[in-house]
Amino acid sequence: MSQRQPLPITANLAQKPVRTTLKTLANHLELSPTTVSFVISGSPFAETIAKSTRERIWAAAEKLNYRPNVFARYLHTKRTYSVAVLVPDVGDEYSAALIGGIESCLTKKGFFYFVVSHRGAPDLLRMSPDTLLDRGVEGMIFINTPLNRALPVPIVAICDITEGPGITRIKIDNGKAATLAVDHLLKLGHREIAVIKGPQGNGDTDDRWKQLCKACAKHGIKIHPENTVHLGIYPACNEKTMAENGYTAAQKLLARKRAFTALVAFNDASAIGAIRALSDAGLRVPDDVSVIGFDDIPQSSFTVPRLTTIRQPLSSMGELAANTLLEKISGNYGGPKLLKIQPQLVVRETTAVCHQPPLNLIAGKSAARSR
Amino acid sequence: MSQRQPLPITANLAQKPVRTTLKTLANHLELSPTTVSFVISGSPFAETIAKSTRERIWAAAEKLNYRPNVFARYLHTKRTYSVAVLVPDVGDEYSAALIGGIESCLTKKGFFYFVVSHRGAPDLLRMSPDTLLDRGVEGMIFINTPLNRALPVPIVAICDITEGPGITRIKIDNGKAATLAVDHLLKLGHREIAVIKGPQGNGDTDDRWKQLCKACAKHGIKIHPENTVHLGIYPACNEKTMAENGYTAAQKLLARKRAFTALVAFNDASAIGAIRALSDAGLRVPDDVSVIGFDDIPQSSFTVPRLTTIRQPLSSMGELAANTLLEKISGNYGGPKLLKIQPQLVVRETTAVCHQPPLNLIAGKSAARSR
DNA sequence: GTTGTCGAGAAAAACGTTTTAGTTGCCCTG
DNA sequence: CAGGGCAACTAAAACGTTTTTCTCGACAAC
Repeated sequence: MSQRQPLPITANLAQKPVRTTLKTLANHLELSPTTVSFVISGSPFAETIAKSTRERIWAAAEKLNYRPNVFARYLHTKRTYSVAVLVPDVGDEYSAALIGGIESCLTKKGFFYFVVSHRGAPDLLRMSPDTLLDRGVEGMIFINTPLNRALPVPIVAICDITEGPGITRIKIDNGKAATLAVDHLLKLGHREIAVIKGPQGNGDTDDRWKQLCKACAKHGIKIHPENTVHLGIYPACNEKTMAENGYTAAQKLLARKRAFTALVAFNDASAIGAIRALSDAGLRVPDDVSVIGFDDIPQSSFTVPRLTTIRQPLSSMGELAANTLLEKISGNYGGPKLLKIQPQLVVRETTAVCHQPPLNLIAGKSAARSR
Repeated sequence: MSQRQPLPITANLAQKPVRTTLKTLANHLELSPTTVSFVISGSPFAETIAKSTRERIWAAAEKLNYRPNVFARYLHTKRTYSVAVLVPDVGDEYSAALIGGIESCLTKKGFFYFVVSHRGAPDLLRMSPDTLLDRGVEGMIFINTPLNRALPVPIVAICDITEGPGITRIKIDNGKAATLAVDHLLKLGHREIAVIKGPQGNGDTDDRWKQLCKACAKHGIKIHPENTVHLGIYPACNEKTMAENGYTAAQKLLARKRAFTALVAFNDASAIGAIRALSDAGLRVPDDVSVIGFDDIPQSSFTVPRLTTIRQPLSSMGELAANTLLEKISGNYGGPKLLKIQPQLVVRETTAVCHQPPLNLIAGKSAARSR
């Protein structure tokens, strides 16, 4: 990396204004740096300084616009009041919503955060924790990001591909979520359910799929292998948007010509893509196929038709993650290793009563679909 | 802020592993810290150290896993290789897309970044630049964020509510964008055009509106005041999603009962909300009303019907912003003060030929709409 | 009148680097 | 054989704080 060049000749940027240092301030006050440091840093020794002197110091600090140098301070305190957030991609709405929640908590507590989007890149994944540690982060939040070693700072993970000692995990209760989705669909009369699984490598993919099967099995329903697709493999699938992946996934499903009357998508974005694919194939949602998503992203209540979905309270989950991390950092965390978040069924317009002929007639419908 | 407590009794976190320092490394090598520093930091003086010694040093650094303390180093170099990104809200897709582009550039160059979402809060807006400066950021990117003073670091602004000396601005060519939108609509035969203006306080709102009027005027068309609404006022409008704001904006428009056959929305998210409101009012898009958005967010190509929009290359704009900032930081920026980005018309399915009766008959239609 | 204590503050070391200004030994030159 | 020049390294100051240890005077106690 090149050394800093003299700055451009833009008048006001030509030379940096000198920051007031502790020494300057002390000289100006005719006090020792020690004394000034005591009061400015809020050290317990500040008590031993006369009240009048303390006031003089604060006044002068204000006047000279003194701002302590965070880096010099770090050398002693080892504190940075910053954390890191590791995420597959800042850009997608799932991560963005979580980060929003995280930030709102951190800001309240005076913490800053670095974001690293690894986009599945193995070297970033390997090196990021260390470079972040170099920058003094006091903890990390792993969103859907793998890890398999110990780190010298507290960690909170959203999803369970993050492994290492002492991790606190926050995840949606996929069992409950699956039950909610499946029961809703069954109650509407659906029996042939197709599933768009998440991308391979995503923390929720396997668990959610397993729970979906379990919820179906409870009612004697099986999801036919031909009626399942996945959204791709990390990191390749990251090059396309979720909606795009959902679109092609639904197309694959249709190409198989095996009938289904309901579709459970891995998340709302892929559900939106899938609905588009169904429409393009001449199928109506929900008349021909019911579709249910996961997440409840902001758009979901405004699509045409409005998306039925299993809501994850992403913003609250982010806040909880940040709060938990901060408690762990201060050593006050007494909660469990796993925090399960309860999802919620939001019925809107993409699911409806199944009007399809009973199972044995479905072959005909399936053929009709192939036009 | 409380002092760091002894960490919880989680076996592996109980005591932090000691990091190798320069002194330890030097002792181990039986060399002076100076020598080791020269070669590790890539100082020009490293040349004066025997090649064999240099290799010994690197080997030992590797073996002892030496990682220079960034904070100690800062005291001399004044460099942090970090910047700040200020944004109304990390969560919305516009900002998220820009940040994605910014990050991808920064990561390539080894820079880290802090994000601050101000959500329009005046005190955050006022104090953030200083706290960020305290943390040593070498530059800042203001996305749709106001400023009105000089800062001692280079600034790149996306949108023009950011003011101060020496700022480099990146913005979409709203003139071109407006022409693209208006010409497309006029060519389809639309004459009564409604507009959902951006939120008051957004950097593009006024410019885009003015350009829209201008583009219409060129063809002798006037946008009737009754056919305009805005998306709210910062920061209040931030409490709802853009889609939601778009929904209520469109409802207001309909309530006025003044006919329009085409609607230009401030962005895609509000367009999606508006389309929902039109549907709810029994109007078909595009048969009854054509709708055109701005941005081209990922969902736009998958909505039903697919959204016609004016694309802003958000990710590239983010990359450009980061690149420009980095050049300014290194003092190599020779480009202009304003970089205008060319938008692009993406015709999809929400715009169609105007089938409405000519102007003088429109009153009837308007009445029909009011059911 | 020595000792102790207390209030108010300061000197100096420490944190982990970079940087400036040397030092040391060796060879070469005249 | 004094001196200059060079290669290879080092001592010490500096960066801007915090923290530990110390000083100094006043006053009280015995």
